[in-house]
Amino acid sequence: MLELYDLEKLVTFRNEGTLVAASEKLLISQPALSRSMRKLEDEIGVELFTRSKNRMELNENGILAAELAEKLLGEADSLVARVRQLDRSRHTLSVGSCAPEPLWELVATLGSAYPGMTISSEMAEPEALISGVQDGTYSLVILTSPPELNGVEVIPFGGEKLCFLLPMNHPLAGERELHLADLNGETMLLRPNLGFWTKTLESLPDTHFLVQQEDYAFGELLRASSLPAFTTDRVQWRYGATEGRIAIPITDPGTSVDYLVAYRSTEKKHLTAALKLIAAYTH
Amino acid sequence: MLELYDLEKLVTFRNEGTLVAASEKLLISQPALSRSMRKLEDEIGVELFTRSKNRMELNENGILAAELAEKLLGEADSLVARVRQLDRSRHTLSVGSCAPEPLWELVATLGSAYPGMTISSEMAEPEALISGVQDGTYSLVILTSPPELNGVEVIPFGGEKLCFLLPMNHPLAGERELHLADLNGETMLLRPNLGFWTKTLESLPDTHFLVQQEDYAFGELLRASSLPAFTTDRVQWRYGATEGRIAIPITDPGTSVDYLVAYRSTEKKHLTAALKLIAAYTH
DNA sequence: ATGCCTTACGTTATACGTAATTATT
DNA sequence: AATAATTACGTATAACGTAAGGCAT
Repeated sequence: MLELYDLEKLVTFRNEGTLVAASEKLLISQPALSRSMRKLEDEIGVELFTRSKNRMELNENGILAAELAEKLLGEADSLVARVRQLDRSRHTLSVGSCAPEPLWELVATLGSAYPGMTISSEMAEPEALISGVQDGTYSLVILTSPPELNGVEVIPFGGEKLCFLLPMNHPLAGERELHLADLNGETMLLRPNLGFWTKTLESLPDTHFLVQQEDYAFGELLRASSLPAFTTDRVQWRYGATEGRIAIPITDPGTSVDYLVAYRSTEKKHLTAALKLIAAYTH
Repeated sequence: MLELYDLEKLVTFRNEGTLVAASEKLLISQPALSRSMRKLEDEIGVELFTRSKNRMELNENGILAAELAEKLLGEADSLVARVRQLDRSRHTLSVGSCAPEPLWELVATLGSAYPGMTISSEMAEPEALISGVQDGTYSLVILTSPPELNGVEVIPFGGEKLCFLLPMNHPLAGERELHLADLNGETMLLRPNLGFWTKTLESLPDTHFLVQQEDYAFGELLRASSLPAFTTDRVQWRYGATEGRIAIPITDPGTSVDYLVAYRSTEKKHLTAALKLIAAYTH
């Protein structure tokens, strides 16, 4: 039977020009290569070389055969690559979110629901999330409003309320509720990757934001400085109260959201374990 | 390395459903097949099957792999087929002609000039011959007038003159020359595949033609009957005079032609041996 | 009880390497 | 002399078959 290895030898011979050179590339002896080439001719049933006593060259048949062989070898490689890629995608759950905290929770949930699966997660704009869940880029996306797409279902994933995170000695630290405008003009610490919250904060025109590029730096500054910052009820609930600081809810419209997890109906079956945990979370 | 044989085993397993059935098709033992499939998984680096204790099935990876494998095997077959086809065409000289006699001569000439070559010959209409020599369908074509094509050259290949082939006792058997009209109204024997001569004979409206589908039948009737027939000076010259008959030249316009052999200039080199013999023929 | 897959082990076949040979540059 | 391919022969690896075992329907 025709074998890919023999075809590779043929292509190598074409590229190197002599059996000696090709055999060195292939890490075999040149008698072995000589025999393989005869075997290949026998297999195809056609002469592929013109042989003189100390010279071997491809004839027209051989030139065509080597060319087609190279293509076939490429296709064999692509076969392997495609199957590997499918396998990886089968072991990967891709999730997207419009906000960081529910994404962390979802990733943690999925990690326990599907041990052995790779969870690929990212933050993105709502439009990208909606088209992504539809075209299969994401298996699950977290949104703040239902996408209303055919074949896409949603389940609730709790809410989140924006809070100021003030040092105890801040003048407003004693309030029970605040408005965004109450801290207008101050310099505030910002965690990176706030998702859609970024847009909410754009309504504070006179406020300076010290945006930290790393979570670690943000945490350090939170401890070391007395700059006001943001948090959410959900973060406080999940990770506990921040030492030396108090979280005060903000009452402006748009600072409270309800999250939804959306997924394609066709994938519902594969996602049952995750959906069960998400449903349990909201109860 | 990935091997086509292993891919074929995979496809066979998919088609048969069990290792036992597939191994029987492949004429190997099922332990051997079992090992090959493990080897294949190892090669691709991905699980291809779901295995229970006494059942083995393709998983999604395996389904994709089998599908791509089938395609690859088809392409491997086509590689072999294409190389074989090229080899055949390299050993085949294709010739076309507008008339039978010069074609017989050309085939005989080529057969001796290129021993080991397959001579593929056929009669065709002049238009088909001209386009055929241009597009490579034919290496050589026999025409009665130059095609005037770029990249196509011609050399003369002698002439041919139409004759009546009359039995000795025919009333006109003593004439030195005749016109087509002289035998109008009679029933005549016709050899099959006369090429362009057929058109010449269409100018005899009142004549019945007994067209023989086999050369043998024509020859028998020529001996056994006294029906007039056609021949040419070239046939008479080449195969000798017909026993019991006399060939009388026809003088009408269009009953004498000069032949040309046309070929692509790019193939001149490959055809030198043949062209030399053709040139020698006309001298 | 039958069908199907796996493991274990001994065997064979095929591809390989080394060494010697021939021919060409 | 150096380079390149082939032939001859012994070797080794890898695929194979047989036999036995386990698990399911």
